[in-house]
Amino acid sequence: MAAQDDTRGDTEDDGTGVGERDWLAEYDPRAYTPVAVTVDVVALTLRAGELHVLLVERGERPYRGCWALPGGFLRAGEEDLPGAAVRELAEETGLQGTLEAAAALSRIHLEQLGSYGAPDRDPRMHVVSVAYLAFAPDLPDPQAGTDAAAAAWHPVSALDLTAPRTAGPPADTHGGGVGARPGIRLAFDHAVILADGLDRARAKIEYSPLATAFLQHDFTIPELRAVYEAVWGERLHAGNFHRKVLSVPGFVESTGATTERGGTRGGPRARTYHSGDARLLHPPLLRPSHEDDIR
Amino acid sequence: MAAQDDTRGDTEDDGTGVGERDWLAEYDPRAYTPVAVTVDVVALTLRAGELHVLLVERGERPYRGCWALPGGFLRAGEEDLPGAAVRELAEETGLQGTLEAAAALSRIHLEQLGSYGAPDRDPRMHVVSVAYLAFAPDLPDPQAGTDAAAAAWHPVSALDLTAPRTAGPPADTHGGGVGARPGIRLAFDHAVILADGLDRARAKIEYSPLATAFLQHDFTIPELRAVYEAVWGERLHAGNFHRKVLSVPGFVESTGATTERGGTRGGPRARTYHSGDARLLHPPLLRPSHEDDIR
DNA sequence: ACAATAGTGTCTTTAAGACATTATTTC
DNA sequence: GAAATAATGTCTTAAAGACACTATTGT
Repeated sequence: MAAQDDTRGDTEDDGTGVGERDWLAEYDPRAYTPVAVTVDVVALTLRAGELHVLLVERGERPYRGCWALPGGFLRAGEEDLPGAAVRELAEETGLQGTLEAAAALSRIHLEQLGSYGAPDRDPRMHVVSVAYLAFAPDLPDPQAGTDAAAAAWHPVSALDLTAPRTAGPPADTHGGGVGARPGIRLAFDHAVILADGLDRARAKIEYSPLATAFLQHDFTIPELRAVYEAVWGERLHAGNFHRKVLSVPGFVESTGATTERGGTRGGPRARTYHSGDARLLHPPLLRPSHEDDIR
Repeated sequence: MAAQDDTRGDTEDDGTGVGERDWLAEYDPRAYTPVAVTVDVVALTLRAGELHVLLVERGERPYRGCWALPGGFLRAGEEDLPGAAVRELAEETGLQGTLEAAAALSRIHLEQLGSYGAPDRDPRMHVVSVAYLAFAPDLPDPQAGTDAAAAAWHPVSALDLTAPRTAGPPADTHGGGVGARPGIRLAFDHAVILADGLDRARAKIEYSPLATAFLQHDFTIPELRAVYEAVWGERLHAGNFHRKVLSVPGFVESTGATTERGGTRGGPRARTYHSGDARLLHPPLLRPSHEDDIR
């Protein structure tokens, strides 16, 4: 009924007839089967024109040696959900303390992705994980000094995102190993979470200007196009893309300047822009349809 | 890092140097400050052409006498999140047991809305609530026999959705009461959750055929238009709407039949349709823009 | 008869996409 | 000079929205 209902984990409404008034005083949360709450982050960035995701290597069982999404316990009573997400992100990327770290973090877009709570998704106990999605500009390599065994940006193309769905941890499958697997397997149901995050990201940049969150403060239209091409995994028509971006009010604003040099393989210098004040793109930048995935 | 990280609620990485290996064996979940997990449901339906939401009246403090979203504890180890949502919905609507109840429940669309976890959103303890959004056809009035003090469908227009944001429960504000308030206030942060649910619903019916989930199996185009008008809160052009719906592949399929009678105020009998097999609408049914909410 | 409504036709405007073209830069 | 690329122009097609119109029903 409410954030916390009168109905408790055990069914006390069938006959016991307990007068529930003032049970607040005698309420002892430790008397019930506990559920743990964690916050995991799907942090995406662009490196060398390819989409990367931040992963950490597990040092403990289960899934020891497997790569997993950065995340951790919600600190009860101390922080809210987005607060926990930025904390985990800062810890795992090593972006802590320094001024430039704060500046880099401030440019990161963060939004809630969804929650995952199947009873057997973690073999130890029932864990509900609230997943967040982050769009980051190209960051330095994570400093592994803080927490996990190792943290690194991985190209999403190198990961196996076929959902194992068959919950429960397979024995100790080490990082690479066995046969000629299509890619790295992630721990727990993190492949599902990451796939959902990618879906969200692909849809999000259609209607929002958040593709610019992958870039530095000033950028060119071709750089912006590279973001769309990397996230959507498709080549886009340069001319049409250029005109379309400029036609959306508030998407980008010209700086009046151009880049210092042309492209590495020739071509004129591009004008630079920065993100405008639009929160939604009207009209949106729709993905190429392909007429296949209609349903 | 994972569904459950090596980092625990307390910070043990600063100096203690505890070897974390095999702490699984000695792991005692009850040793940490607990977080409760509840599942709340924003259940929407159409009654007499107006959008309604299912609410229950709280019988206990805090917010005793206030209306709240139906919901309750996640049963640890027993159910997943959508399972808890349908259970709460069935309990609170009284749609339990009977065959027709199961049939009615099967027609309900359910999707995850988001999670809410501010530390002070419930004064008793830190509660993370996973909210679900449900689209239901017109259901009978809830049977209050089961759980809460009372459950009823409320027109959303009768509710005060101005987010109090100032978390924490105001003293015992009874149901209506004090001055000439714009509408009923909801318990906890449920006004925020409901507002998010309405936003999601308004956006969802643009791109998905889920507006049909508000109707019986067979429906007419004008009935479908009434759904859009109620959810969007706007009158739509009957002629254009009709043609647009029929032009979207897989949205609706003709039954070949018509209604028995014309409209209550005259007009020809309408043809009947049922939902098609499209999962996404191409092209979508976009809301009227109004050029105001561009950003 | 009259009012209301289902359903269709037509026209204008907007935008998407294919394609062509010019100018500028690197190698 | 050759190749690549930024940026702009033009044309075709699809779709949204405004409006008009016919046909059918209830009061």
